[in-house]
Parts: sequence; structure tokens; C-alpha cells
Amino acid sequence: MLFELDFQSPVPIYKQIRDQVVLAVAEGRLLPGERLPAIRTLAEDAGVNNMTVSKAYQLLKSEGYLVTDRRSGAVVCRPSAPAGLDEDQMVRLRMLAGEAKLAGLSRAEFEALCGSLYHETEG
Amino acid sequence: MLFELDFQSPVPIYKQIRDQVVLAVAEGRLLPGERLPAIRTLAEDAGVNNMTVSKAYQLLKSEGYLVTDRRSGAVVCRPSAPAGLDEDQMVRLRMLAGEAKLAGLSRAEFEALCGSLYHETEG
Amino acid sequence: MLFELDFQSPVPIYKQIRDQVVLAVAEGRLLPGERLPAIRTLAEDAGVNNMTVSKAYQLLKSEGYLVTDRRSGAVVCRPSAPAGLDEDQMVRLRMLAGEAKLAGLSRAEFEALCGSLYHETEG
Amino acid sequence: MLFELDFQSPVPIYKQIRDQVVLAVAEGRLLPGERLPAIRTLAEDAGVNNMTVSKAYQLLKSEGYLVTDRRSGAVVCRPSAPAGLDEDQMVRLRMLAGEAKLAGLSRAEFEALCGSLYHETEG
DNA sequence: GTGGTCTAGACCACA
DNA sequence: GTGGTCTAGACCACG
Repeated sequence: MLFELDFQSPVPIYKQIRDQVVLAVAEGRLLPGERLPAIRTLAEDAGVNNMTVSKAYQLLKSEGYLVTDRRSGAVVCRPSAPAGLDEDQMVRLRMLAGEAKLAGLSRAEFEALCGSLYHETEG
Repeated sequence: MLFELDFQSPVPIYKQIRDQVVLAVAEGRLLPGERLPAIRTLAEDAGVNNMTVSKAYQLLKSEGYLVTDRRSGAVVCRPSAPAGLDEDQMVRLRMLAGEAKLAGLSRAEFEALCGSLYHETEG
Repeated sequence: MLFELDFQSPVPIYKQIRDQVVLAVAEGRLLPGERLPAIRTLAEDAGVNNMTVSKAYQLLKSEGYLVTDRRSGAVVCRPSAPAGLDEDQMVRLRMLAGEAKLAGLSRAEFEALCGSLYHETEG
Repeated sequence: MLFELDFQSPVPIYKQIRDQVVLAVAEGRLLPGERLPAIRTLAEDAGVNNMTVSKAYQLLKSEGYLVTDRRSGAVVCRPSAPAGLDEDQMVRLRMLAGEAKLAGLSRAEFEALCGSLYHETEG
């Protein structure tokens, strides 16, 4: 099963789905060209509303991680024009850098940690 | 002025305040022991409600970035026992590592970026 | 009716709500997995503001007595990893032990009293 | 030094002073007939406002733990007519019994804990 | 429907 | 002066 949803999390469910798809792609568990389950299927499996899954898929589409083909449904794809992190992502990363510093990590430790997390995603 | 709030942002205002305080501490613009503005003062300056600021301060307190002295109000402090990133922070960082990868950054580039953001906070 | 609030009490209303929920759980009047009334419902029934109830619920959540399921609202739960009394609770108990002694109770009487109060909560 | 005040505690300072006097009496560190420091002295030593100490002393007086003699100042005394715990104390103890139960303590464990805390105060 | 957030006031306890 | 609490509304995100 691809998804582990936490209904008690403050993170919206559609966001959790989106996040887990992105991670799966980054880690190579989901390959470009591969099909995602149909909305109804996934919704039933995960015990959530169709609308919730639909929202997640639309978000993924708008971010370029997904294309919907009329015949084959939702298909994974890596962003066509990778252009570095966008502003929102930079803000989040900067925030984490600050928190890491206050949490006692040195710059080297923080870099190493980031690298190892990137590596993990090598799958 | 310490705070720049974006009232259009989906990020709650109390969270924006919290974030900016944390960043300010990390960047050395706010020193441990320094006093934060009184709730009412900040609320008026920023044009938001007292309770919004109050909520931000309580969040900061619960995270250990702030203590409220019964005599002198809100005082900045670095977490007494820095213990690395917590689980939530790790999840956020891991997510960013994945997104960075899909955005076309190499591991080295990502590490360098993280390092530079950490460095920025050296203030 | 689950709640009896005393608006004259110096104890904040949100704290009273929190206390009564905890007691109800301890006494078995509220079972793990059971739903608590919706914030608005409870607020209206009790004649208090939504935010007051909301604050009580958030406090209960932070203490692990409550989880809010994104689909079905507030659900009671016993702390997953019961780990004895925390420091604050120990301080309060120690204070009471001292007061009991000064109130003329012998050690045996105090123990018996504590036991009987625990027993009451067997519900 | 008799007092250790925590200015960052949510417990009011006057209440902390009152609590520590009561504990000291219960533990025998303060004996009936003994004099407490003058308000001004204590206030200066502890770095708090005269009013704060005064409030604590008045509270202690109203509870019967203290009498003020025009010549000798504030004098410790055990309550003249020990009459068991009052209603407020019972409520607090009952609350703790419930919390102890939810924290995983058995009735026997709770009783033993209460007993040991009482014993500690034997000093 | 749910909880989360916010406003524009207010009162109180504390120091 | 400070923070803590509360009210009576409101809007939004989520499912």
C-alpha cells in the first residue's frame, strides 16, 4: 500500500496524499509513466472522500508531478522543466535552517543531514 | 520593524509571527534575554488582534523559544537543551529534499543550498 | 448533561471543561473512542463561547486525552503510553500531602482518602 | 534560603510563597512559634514587590497558618482546629486521583505514592 | 457538518 | 504596566 494516512494529523488529508506521491516519485518507488490508481479506487482503499483524492490529484497536476490522460488516467511524470526550488520551498527551507541552528546543529551537521535525506530519496 | 505580515497568505498570522521570531533569533537579530514587545504593542503595531499575538507567543513558549517572566513580560531564550530536530521537522526536511531532487537539484547543490541558508542565519 | 460550569469560580472555564472531561474519562462515564460534542454544540449547551470550548479541546489534545479526527471531530482516548504522573502533578500531590498533614490527617487517613477517591473513579 | 521562586511559572508568585511556607511547616522545617521574615526583608531578598509578599502573608493568615503579632511580626502556627481537607482541597485531590488513574497508576500504587509523599513531609 | 482562525472589544489577576 | 481569559460574532479550509 502506497499511502499511510493519519486522520488525526493537522496536515490535511489531500496534502498527505500529495506529499506521499511526491516522496514516492523522488525515491523512485513511483516511476515516470506509471499510472496512479483511479480516484474512486484510491478513495475507497484509503477510506476517504472522492473529493479529497481529487483535490490531491489536482494539486499534483498543478505542480507538474502528474498528467491526466483521457485514456489512461493519472500518470506520474517528473516536472518537464526543473527550475530549482520555488519561493515557497525556499521559505520553508530557510525556516528549517533557522530551527536547526536553534536546535543545536552546526552548519556542517545540518548540511550532512540534508545530504543524507537527499540520499535516502535515491531509493 | 521586526514583523512583515502577509494578510493574504494562507499561513495563519499567529504562525507568521512565530516564524519571524524564530528566524530573528536564529539570525541573531533577536538576542537571548532580549524582551519582545508587549502583546498589545505588537498587536497595535502590526494591526492585528491581541489574541492573535497572544497565540503566537504561547506557541513560542510551548516550543521553548520564549519565556514569559511574570514581572517583565516576554523574553527571548534559546532552547535550554537543544536536542536536534524533532520528528515533525525531520518530516518537513525530508519532504524538501524530495522536492529539491524533483526540481532538478543535485545532492551537492542541495547541500550547498542548505549550508548557505544556514549561513545566512549567522547574521 | 456532562458539564456543570461555575461561572463564579476563579478557575477558567476552559480549565473546568478540561477537568470535567478528564474526570469523566477516569470514571468511565466517557469511554475511549467515544465522540465528544462538537465545539459549537457544547458551547451552545453550556452557554459559553466557541473559543472557550476550543481552547479546552486543544488543551485536552495537548495532554493526550483527546484526538481530533479530521473526519469525525473530537474523540476521547486514553494516553497511549501512560507514564506515571508528570512533574507538575507530583508537585500538586505533594502540596496536598502537606496540607492534609496540617489539616490533621494521619498518614493512614490520607492514604485511605486517596484510595477512596481513586475508587470513586472506578465508576 | 527558604524560597525558590520561579518567575516564569504560571503559578502567581504570592501563591508560590504561600505554598513554600505551607510545605516548610508540614515538613517541620518551619516550627510553630517561629517568626517569618518581615515583609520588606523577604521582598528584598527575593527580589519581588512588597505587595506580593504581603498578599502571600494575608493568604496564609486567612488559612490559619500564620498569625501576626503586633510586636513580633508574622508567626507560624498550625491551624488551631484541624478539620480535615476543605472542599477545594478535596476537588484537587479527586482530580489528581483521576489523572493518576489515566496515567496508568493502579489504586495501590497511587495510595503508596500518596503515603510516601506524606512521609516525605515528616522531614 | 467539522475544527481553525480572526476581530474588536472587554474584564480580571498579577506585580 | 503585563499577560490571561472571555464574548459574540465572522470567515475559511476541510471532508
